[in-house]
Amino acid sequence: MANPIDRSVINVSADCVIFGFDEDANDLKVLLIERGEEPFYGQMALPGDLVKIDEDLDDAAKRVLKELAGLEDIFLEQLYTFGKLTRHPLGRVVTVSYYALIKPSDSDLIPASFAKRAEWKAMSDIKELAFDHFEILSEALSRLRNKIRYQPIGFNLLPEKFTLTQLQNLYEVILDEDFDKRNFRKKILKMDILIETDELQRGVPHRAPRLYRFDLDKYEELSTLGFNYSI
Amino acid sequence: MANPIDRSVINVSADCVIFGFDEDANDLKVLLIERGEEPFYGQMALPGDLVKIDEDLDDAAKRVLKELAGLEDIFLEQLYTFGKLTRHPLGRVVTVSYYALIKPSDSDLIPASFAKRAEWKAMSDIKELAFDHFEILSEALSRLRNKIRYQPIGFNLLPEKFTLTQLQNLYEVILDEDFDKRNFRKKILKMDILIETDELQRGVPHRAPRLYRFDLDKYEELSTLGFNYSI
DNA sequence: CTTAGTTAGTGTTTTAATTACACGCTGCAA
DNA sequence: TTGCAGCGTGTAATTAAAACACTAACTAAG
Repeated sequence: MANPIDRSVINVSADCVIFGFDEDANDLKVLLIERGEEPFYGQMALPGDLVKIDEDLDDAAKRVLKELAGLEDIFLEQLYTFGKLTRHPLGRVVTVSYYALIKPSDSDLIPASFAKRAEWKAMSDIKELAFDHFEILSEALSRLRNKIRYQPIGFNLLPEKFTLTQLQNLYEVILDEDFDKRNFRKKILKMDILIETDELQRGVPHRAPRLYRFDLDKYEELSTLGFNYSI
Repeated sequence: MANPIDRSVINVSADCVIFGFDEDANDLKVLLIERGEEPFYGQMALPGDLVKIDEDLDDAAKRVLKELAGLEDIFLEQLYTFGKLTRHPLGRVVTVSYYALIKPSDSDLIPASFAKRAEWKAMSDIKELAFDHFEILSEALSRLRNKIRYQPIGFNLLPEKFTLTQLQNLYEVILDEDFDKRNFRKKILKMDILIETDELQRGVPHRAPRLYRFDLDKYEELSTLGFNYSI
């Protein structure tokens, strides 16, 4: 892929931090690409692309997600815009960064694209990235940690039906903090934004836990009445 | 001023929402300019300018503040990047928005510049602005309201020495919510981040209240120990 | 000099929210 | 049938938040 950066103007790109929660390994993962061109050939980087002149910023980010992982209609939010003069060796590139939260079940489908290959990496294993992408990633994690406490965005990282233990694990991994099981369940159930299904998780070698669903309509209704989500 | 927008590329600008607290009127104000050129000639707008190719984003925002109001070394934070295709009639302009908090005492000095004139407007009086600037302003207010509860940024809107009543008024105006005087004072003083000076406010026709200063060093020290500011 | 007016400054009680804490139950597998 | 692993549940203690009213200090007006 030829690099269409124009040295005479400010180029605008959209980079995406795509978070996924690995329930088996119980850790937070990020979808990275291995760069197939200079600069930083062979290094890991955040997926991203230049924004087209007739393309909305959000659409550019959505396009990156779709091309990389066939993902549509997922949680995607603008994060921050990075514009240091020296952040790209080939010219002036201002990048509008986004972060996305996806359910493992929806991904898996990662056709190659503008990258040599894509790979899920555990947050804790990432030490460096191309460009200033490590800084972007840090900022995204920071935003995620803050936001997950006050908005019910964590459900975007879980399958539609999940157990309360899965939910608690998610919070514990992201916030790097332990919660008391009884207090956690009491708190989340008292909010009245979870629907208790009549299904149990299958295939576990012990007592099967009950599955719940997040009730978005109920949450929005309560929000208008002044309810504030808080873990 | 000629408009240097290039229709063939994405232009990048920096727009600033400059907040100031008017203690006499007890309301929150924003520094706006009246546009001296098309489009939106004569309408009120946020101060802003195109980012130069060899200029950091933050520096562009600082330049706008300096040129408009002679302001330096003030609280300035990136807000959000707006990039709708149709947001500027003369071409594609992506704007990186910032918000600033200034002390009334530091401003006053508003030499004209890229605007016909600049004016402090009460938030409640602003109904529309040029471009999508009203949307940007709304986003800035929303950010300010959220952030002021959890970070001690409100002090940037007050003079160096202030009374507890001034501080409470500031919070009440911004959050549009009343606080109990005793509880408010108890809470803020218990945090131990205010220095009680031995000065009293002068020129008031009643009992003179005591002046306090915000202790930034103490706050940062407590922060590293896990303290979280919260009003 | 007295009085009226205005804001400053201060504690306690009640209520609600958070924390700490332990054991029997269920279902599978050996 | 027994062992194992994770599920699911309640109460008491502590801490934080909310509600609430009067006296003190100073100025200005008469």
